[in-house]
Amino acid sequence: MTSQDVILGLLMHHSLSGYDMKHKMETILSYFNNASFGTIYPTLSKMEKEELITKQSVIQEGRPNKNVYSITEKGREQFKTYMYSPVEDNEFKSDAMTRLFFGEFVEKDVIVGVLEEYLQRTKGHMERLSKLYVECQPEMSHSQEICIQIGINNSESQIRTLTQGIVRLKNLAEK
Amino acid sequence: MTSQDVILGLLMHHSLSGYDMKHKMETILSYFNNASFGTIYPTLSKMEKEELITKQSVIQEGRPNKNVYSITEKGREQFKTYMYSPVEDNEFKSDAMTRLFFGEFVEKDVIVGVLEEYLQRTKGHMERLSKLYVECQPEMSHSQEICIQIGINNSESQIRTLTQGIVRLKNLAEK
DNA sequence: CAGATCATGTAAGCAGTTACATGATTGT
DNA sequence: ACAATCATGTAACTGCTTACATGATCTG
Repeated sequence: MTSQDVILGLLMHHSLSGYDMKHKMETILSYFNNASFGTIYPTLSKMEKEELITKQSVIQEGRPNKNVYSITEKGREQFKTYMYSPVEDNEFKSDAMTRLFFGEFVEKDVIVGVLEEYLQRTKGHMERLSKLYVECQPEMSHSQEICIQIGINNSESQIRTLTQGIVRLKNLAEK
Repeated sequence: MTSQDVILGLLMHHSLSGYDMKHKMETILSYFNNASFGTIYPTLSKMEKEELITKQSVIQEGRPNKNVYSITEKGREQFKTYMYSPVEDNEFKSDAMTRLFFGEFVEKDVIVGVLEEYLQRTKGHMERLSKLYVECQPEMSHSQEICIQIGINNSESQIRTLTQGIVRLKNLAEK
């Protein structure tokens, strides 16, 4: 799964500009995906050359012009190919968990702080997802709804698990 | 957090070869971290040049020789610097979730299959973690124990959440 | 006899980030 | 006056993966 597959999926419904795509990725897709402008724009150019998408320049008043991209028939085929290909493993990388793992080499309070920050971030994350769910539910597909529900449930249990972990850590005898 | 920080952490207790490090990363660290030989060996050479670690060649009988690395005082300082630096955000990338998100464009059964595979992988993952917890508990530090407990709890709730999600998806009226 | 485990290393390539460059408009 | 939003793009860099190269010993 590359950024290209995600861009194709995003274009299956509506035509979008690179800027719009970034916005979508930062909101609804952010919990299992991400891409910067430095990835999006070059990928878009490449995809246009490969005729997976077409560009239309839209002149706007009071705002910069934008390039709106639409998916071609070839692009739709490519997207289907992706959707039927073998599923890749999840990738998870956590600095906070790494520090907890090596926690014995620093003061306990440092690690408690790391986990508390992680907990706060997860809470913020969950709030954003819940808000999004309420706001966007009418225009979401069923599978998108389930996708966000899974995200919310996972965040909730993450919060519980982390809270427990922090309590356990605090209860340890001072090193 | 780079592979270098993880390698330093791994060397805080014992001296290890590159091969040993890979093994550790594949077992206990695998749930929030990973590195291939193609990363480990060049990083080790670089770190030796920077005097963060030292190399001793160990001649073995019936086995290839190995290079065992030990952390230096400078390496320990570097590791402390990492442990007190700002915590980076988690990175999570999920092909399965991406496909669920775009599920409306293929038959429901395809997505059910994707989620069922994801569920099976999570189950396998949890079993490996539980087994590891039982096997390694005596030699684990308290924070390592908490780290694995968090991992097991998260996997458990992932399994519940995914199972629910699959039921929800199956119950949807045929598209 | 095949496949796993032990063991190290290099080279090519890729996907992605960060920082830079530019600039108008709108809201506080 | 300042920050945010809208909008696109490039260049340098980095961290990492995959594949290749080599080869002994152990296990079924």
